[in-house]
Amino acid sequence: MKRRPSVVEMVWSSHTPNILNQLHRDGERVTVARTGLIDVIARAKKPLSVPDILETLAKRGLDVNKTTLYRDLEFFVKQRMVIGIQLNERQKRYELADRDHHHHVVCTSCDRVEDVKLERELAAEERKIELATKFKIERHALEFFGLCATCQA
Amino acid sequence: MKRRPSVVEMVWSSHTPNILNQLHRDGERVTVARTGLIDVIARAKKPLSVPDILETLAKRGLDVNKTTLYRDLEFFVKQRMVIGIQLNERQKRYELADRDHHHHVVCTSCDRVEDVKLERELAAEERKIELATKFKIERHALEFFGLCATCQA
DNA sequence: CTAAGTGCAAATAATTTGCAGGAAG
DNA sequence: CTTCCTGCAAATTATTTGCACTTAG
Repeated sequence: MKRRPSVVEMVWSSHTPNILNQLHRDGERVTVARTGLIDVIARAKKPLSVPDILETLAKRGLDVNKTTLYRDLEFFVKQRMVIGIQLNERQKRYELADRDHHHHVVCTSCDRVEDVKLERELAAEERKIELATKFKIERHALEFFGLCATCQA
Repeated sequence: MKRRPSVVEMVWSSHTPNILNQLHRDGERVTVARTGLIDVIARAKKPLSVPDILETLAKRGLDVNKTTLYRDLEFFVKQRMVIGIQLNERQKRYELADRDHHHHVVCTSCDRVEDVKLERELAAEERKIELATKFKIERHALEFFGLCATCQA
């Protein structure tokens, strides 16, 4: 990484400081790469791929190496601050864990992604499935696939 | 491909002949690779990866090239006879489309996969999401992640 | 200081592509 | 026969690893 904006020059998304404080409290290191990564994900309106994140960081003058990015993503997933999801693509996407629980609609033609919420959540079903399968369920992923308004034309 | 069992020597899963007939009716070619592929997927109790399928075919004396397998899988997905799913792994898995609609529980430790059914399905929610997002929804995928009975120990 | 984080180059793994020969209808 | 399918080898793409250098605390 070359010269880049110092921490005080930056303007954070509302989630960013919380997470950084949390990290500090846990005795984990707060590095520039981690800070930038969290902020990029926190500002995103949809789950981002690794190239997405690298590109956004680069636009801000932060040249983070992709290896570092993969390692920091893994780190944050382990801290349960970031969630990795798979949307029928080759690559994973990442989003903040620290948000309202939600699901995704994915356009099978143009790959557009939007968040959605269920009126009725799946907690009750989850309980029943635990009984039926003896699994201890930690989370679920629900995606709806179809054509977005634009691609229906 | 070397010498292999002829079509009449084989014993099919119950789904297999239907699909082959359908193919024939649609004017699509019924080849040995496609036949074997459909039968392997039809007999499987869980979604299979490409290596899974190749290995099973090989055990039956059918040496299908992986390129051919990828192409035939793509073909069947396009025909809507096979569904490709992503379960937080690097690779895709495939299962027959022609089955009762169901979801999956996935063990985050050993990768075991089991089918599950919801007591109340998501059709109504799907309708609401179509209204809210203007997407035309074709399908959904729901996976529950956690620890299987064995891995909880 | 010193353990933990980072960059770079090279390794893996899953999937895709180009082309020449082979089989289904 | 002729169009579509298949195999092989080589290319791509996403992700991981080894190792020497740097930095946060």
